[in-house]
Amino acid sequence: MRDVAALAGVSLKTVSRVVNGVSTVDPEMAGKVHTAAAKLGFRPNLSASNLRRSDRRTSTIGMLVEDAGNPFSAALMRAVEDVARHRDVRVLIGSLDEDPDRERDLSRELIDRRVDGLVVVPASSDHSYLAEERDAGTALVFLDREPMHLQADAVVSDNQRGAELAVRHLLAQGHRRIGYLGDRTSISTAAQRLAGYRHALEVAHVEVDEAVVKPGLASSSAAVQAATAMLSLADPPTAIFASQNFVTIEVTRALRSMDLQSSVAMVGFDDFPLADLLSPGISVIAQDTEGMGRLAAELLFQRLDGDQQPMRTYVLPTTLIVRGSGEIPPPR
Amino acid sequence: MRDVAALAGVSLKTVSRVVNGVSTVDPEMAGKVHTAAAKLGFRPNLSASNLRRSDRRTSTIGMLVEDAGNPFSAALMRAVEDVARHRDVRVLIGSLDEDPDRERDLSRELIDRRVDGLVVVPASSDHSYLAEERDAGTALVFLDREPMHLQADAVVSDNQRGAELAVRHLLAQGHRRIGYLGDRTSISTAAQRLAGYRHALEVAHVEVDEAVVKPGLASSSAAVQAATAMLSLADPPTAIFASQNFVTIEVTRALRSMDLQSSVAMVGFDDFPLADLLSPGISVIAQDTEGMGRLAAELLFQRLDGDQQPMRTYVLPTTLIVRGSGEIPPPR
DNA sequence: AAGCACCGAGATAACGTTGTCTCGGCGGAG
DNA sequence: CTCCGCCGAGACAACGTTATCTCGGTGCTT
Repeated sequence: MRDVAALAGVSLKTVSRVVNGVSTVDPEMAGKVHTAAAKLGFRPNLSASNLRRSDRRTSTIGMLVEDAGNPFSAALMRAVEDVARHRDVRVLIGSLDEDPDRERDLSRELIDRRVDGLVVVPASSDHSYLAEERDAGTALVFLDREPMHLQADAVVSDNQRGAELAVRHLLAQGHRRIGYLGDRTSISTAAQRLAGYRHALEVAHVEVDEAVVKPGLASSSAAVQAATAMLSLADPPTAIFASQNFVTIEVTRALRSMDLQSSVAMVGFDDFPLADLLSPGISVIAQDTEGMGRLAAELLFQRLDGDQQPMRTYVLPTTLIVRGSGEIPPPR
Repeated sequence: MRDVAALAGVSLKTVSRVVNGVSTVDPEMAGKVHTAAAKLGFRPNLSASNLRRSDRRTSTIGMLVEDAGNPFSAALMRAVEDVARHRDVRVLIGSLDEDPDRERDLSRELIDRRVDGLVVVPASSDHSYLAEERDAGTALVFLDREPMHLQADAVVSDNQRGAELAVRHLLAQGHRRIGYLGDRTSISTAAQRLAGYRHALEVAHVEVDEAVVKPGLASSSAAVQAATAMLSLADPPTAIFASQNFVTIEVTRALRSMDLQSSVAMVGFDDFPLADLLSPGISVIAQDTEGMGRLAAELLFQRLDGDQQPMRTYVLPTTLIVRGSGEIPPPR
């Protein structure tokens, strides 16, 4: 910038003014500065600019997801990126892999890098450590899962009601023996979906047989194993509620390998691509993934714009998508 | 930092030393500094640090992909992120949506933010504008598609050979009338796959009927339309080579809606989740997505570590995965 | 015609950190 | 006992910008 100023024969500050498009600058000088900048290939240093600037904004937000490679996280990221793009804000990503320590380390680090805000799909169950950062001015929005021990904005799906919807749908087909397969209950969404499952059965006065309730599935292989085992019981369930994306897929796999895909009903939580192309099509409870990501980003920017409303959780509804697998009637 | 120094009763520079873990500092002083820092909730400002530091590294790389929300891009991102994580480097993402202008704007901006390097899945067909940035020290690796008018490292799949593999496989089943459906040929990978298709047919002395060659499909709806039209011809192809992830899926959709999924053969380029769960399973040419992302990131860091080898393109092999759809024989 | 208000450009300091140089003190060698 | 060398800590400047203040000039008013 010094060189540009020298070449254009103006002061440093004038170059700064031109670069920032300050309107009060003489067009002739601006022209000279521009040609000088072009000739020297000058590119402003945004970190230096940020350091000095009064608003202290980096035009960067952080986004922590479960796994940038999985479709659910990817869809959320894309939605957040799109909102950020309209404000010329970039997104730093981090995958947590459900590791609470990673969540803490990464959010700390991103804050040290002075991101303006953070969208977090949390992996830990205690976010009190973020209180001081939030008070220090970093905007914070939780996504998909609510914050614990911390007051902060959040955008989540109505997991419990969605699970109830799924189970009620299976009950309506006449099923009374409905199995549950899901992820670890340490993940709040999984816990809520299990609660919805239990509640729907309770309301219908159907007793829950713990033999067909399998939470705690942390991997695809665990899911397929659990599904196979459950379907091999002496009195297997006539319908299954799979509470998670990858669980649904693995149950589908298990059903096919036992050739039961057309005789045992299933509803999954969370839609996935190609669910409609399988036979039967997979009935699911769909979340508005894109809407969630977009809302979270919008909330974040509202806070950055100075919105002082009390923090709150936004709960987005889920919908049942009927495709076939959930409409298989019980035998006889 | 000033406050920490005051509270600990040491100089600014000593705090800096402690924060950076310089070993020559008296443990007692270090202790005082740590307690003072903890009491004040001190967090170093990484942008200021970066500004002053001599290596001028931000420990941030940029990654430009086609669409952060699509599984292929997401898988690449995750692979890059994993390599970066081991070096405590963060990843800034940007989706280009095949827009050359966006590629230029975003790479410029990321470079202005002083990313150490850039992994780019390019959208444009002229990267000469990056020459000065590359010469200025920003490491640069192209991914999935080679750079044009610019010498730079690249990691790509062997698209032409993969396409040949697919077509030869269909020829081996006895097919002679093989349709092609693919993305715009302005996308180099699509062009290479089309070239592979033509070449394989030529080698086999099978004449190409342009009526069943449909490049230029830019969207899912265009793909499904083109597929439906092709299958409705008076003499439809007995087999189809779909040169792109989303095209494969839409062709599958078209085949099913016409109930041809078991009579018309298909091989797709690029694997996708659940391809094995469809009936028939979808035979594909698989790329090593994760390996590509990992290699690109490793190359980038090698360059950042001072590797001065000549720039080169790494071509990764593709493999045929047999699942059923590609093994359907021609009628009669 | 003189003074005042306003506008545009430059000088200077500062943002939060680290590189470099200097200095003081301590221990060992002569 | 004195001197030298080394080691650890502080002073100071600098990184590349921008905020603030100042100043000079122009045009208008009285």
